[in-house]
Amino acid sequence: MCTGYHSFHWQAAVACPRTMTSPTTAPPEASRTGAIASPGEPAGTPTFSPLYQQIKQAMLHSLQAGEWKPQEAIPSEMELAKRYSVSQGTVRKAIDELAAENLVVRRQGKGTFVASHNERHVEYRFLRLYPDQGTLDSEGPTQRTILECRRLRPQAELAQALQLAPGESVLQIRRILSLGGRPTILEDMWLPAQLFKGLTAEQLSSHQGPTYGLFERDFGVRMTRAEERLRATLPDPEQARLLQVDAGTPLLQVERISLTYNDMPVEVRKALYRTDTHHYRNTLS
Amino acid sequence: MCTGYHSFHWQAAVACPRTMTSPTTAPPEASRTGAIASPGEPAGTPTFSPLYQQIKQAMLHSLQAGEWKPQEAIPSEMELAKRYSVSQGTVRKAIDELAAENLVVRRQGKGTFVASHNERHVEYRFLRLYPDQGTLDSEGPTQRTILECRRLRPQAELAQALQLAPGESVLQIRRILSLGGRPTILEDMWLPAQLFKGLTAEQLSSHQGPTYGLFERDFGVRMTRAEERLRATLPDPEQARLLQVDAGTPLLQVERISLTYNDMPVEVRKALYRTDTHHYRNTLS
DNA sequence: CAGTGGTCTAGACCACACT
DNA sequence: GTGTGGTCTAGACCACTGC
Repeated sequence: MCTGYHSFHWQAAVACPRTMTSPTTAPPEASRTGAIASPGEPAGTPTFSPLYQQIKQAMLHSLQAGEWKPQEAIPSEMELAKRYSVSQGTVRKAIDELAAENLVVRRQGKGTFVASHNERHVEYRFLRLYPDQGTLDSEGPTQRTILECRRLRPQAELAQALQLAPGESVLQIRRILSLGGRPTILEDMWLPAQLFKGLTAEQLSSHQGPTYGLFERDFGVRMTRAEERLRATLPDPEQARLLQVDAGTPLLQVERISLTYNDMPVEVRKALYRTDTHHYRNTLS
Repeated sequence: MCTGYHSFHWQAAVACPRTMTSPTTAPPEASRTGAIASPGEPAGTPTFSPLYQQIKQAMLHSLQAGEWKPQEAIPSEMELAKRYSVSQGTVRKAIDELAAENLVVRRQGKGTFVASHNERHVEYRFLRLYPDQGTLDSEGPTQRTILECRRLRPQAELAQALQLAPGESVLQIRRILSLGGRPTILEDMWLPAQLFKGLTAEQLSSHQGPTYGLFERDFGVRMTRAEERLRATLPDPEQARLLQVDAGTPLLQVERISLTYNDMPVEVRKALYRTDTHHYRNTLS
């Protein structure tokens, strides 16, 4: 029996191609044979993974391909179990991991939904700056001022960070965020122009809510993770002017690379935070 | 039968007291980001939680009480299942959560072990400072210089942060960490004197490995989590002298509160990081 | 009411580590 | 070989949601 348990580890992906998402999409991974134990294995030692990991990969593919869209419900556990010909428990374990990575959200009695930046309670998931007193909400809405939005050729370092093909151009956006009526964040963002065709300063200005929500809704690019590097620094004259601080005011410099599904980099950000009224919060565990 | 499944949710904690370790501590658990919320221990309204959560709490208690010590193996899943009169799967789910919180570590074929700061691969789990070039290891051993170690009465703010009883005193330790031969971190630590009786500058100086490893081994205090607040700042003259930087050099100020089991605060730290050769790294997800 | 995710159990077999 | 955690299945019942 194809769906039997016995060969799940060694043969399942081969002997039991499953239905997977659709004929249009290639099998997600590990569609190779060969034993991890076999000593003579040449290059390309295939990755044998547990069934639930394979299911997870298949689901990641559906998310990435846009088959399931942000804020929508994905098929129920039962349906997925049927689709992939595994037990509900195996699907559950795959979903557990996706939920742990904040890619989907479970809601008891309702279903499992694709996570989105356009949701109240995660609106500031990627912003770690908090006011020293009160809460972000109590400061009133964040005010955004777009200073610049243009297309240009990236420097080599930037092109590498974004893993661009030679010749690809980027969009650079410079803006100021005002919290509590005071200019607090000055940031430059660089985006692959191909992915964000047609993005305008106007669009950025008029948009309400998190910028990543706009990217997700209008360009189908969903940020799933980001890496930040922090430093203390001093502003140059222009930065000081824009943030309305003295040239001697130390600022927090935050460099960020944002990633989408499969850890593909899709944004580089370099920001200056004023930390005289706010602080950057982090949890270690 | 006490172990029956049927009433697990509504009655288990009451009708099925199990052995549990003791009812002394109301399970604060990983409470939702929500507010202070009612502690649910008004004698008439016990907190009903899933069985595996109760098992988890019982295990937390064993960890906290020192029944299972760092780096030691805890009883096998089967043994725990017998002890608590539940199925192995339920124990597994409890352990899964403890492992996700880095409180225990599973090792296939060997057992499940109490996490420890005295292990190579997690040696710098709470230090997010990385050299701009190379790795921490390539910089050679971290050099520690203890500048101060004394007992004093805490200021009100500090006493509150550490949740000290009136009159309790604290130990203050000031030290410099040198990375790559250059003084890079200047930090003050405050510890409840009662918990760290007998801690000496000598002991801190001679200790090899992470400080939290010393606390864990010699004082039975294991840090499980920490909250940090970051700012850019300028050093005062003494700080500048100690770090061998100009008075105008911006530094990263890192305030930390470290917590042990049950989120009890046991350390306050205030540090200055040089970020001209290093940076603070963080992952958002 | 039916459907969803949440919890619990029981039993099977696999991969790994020690002895 | 024995014991450990790791994976998978099957089936049960509970709790929440919305019709």
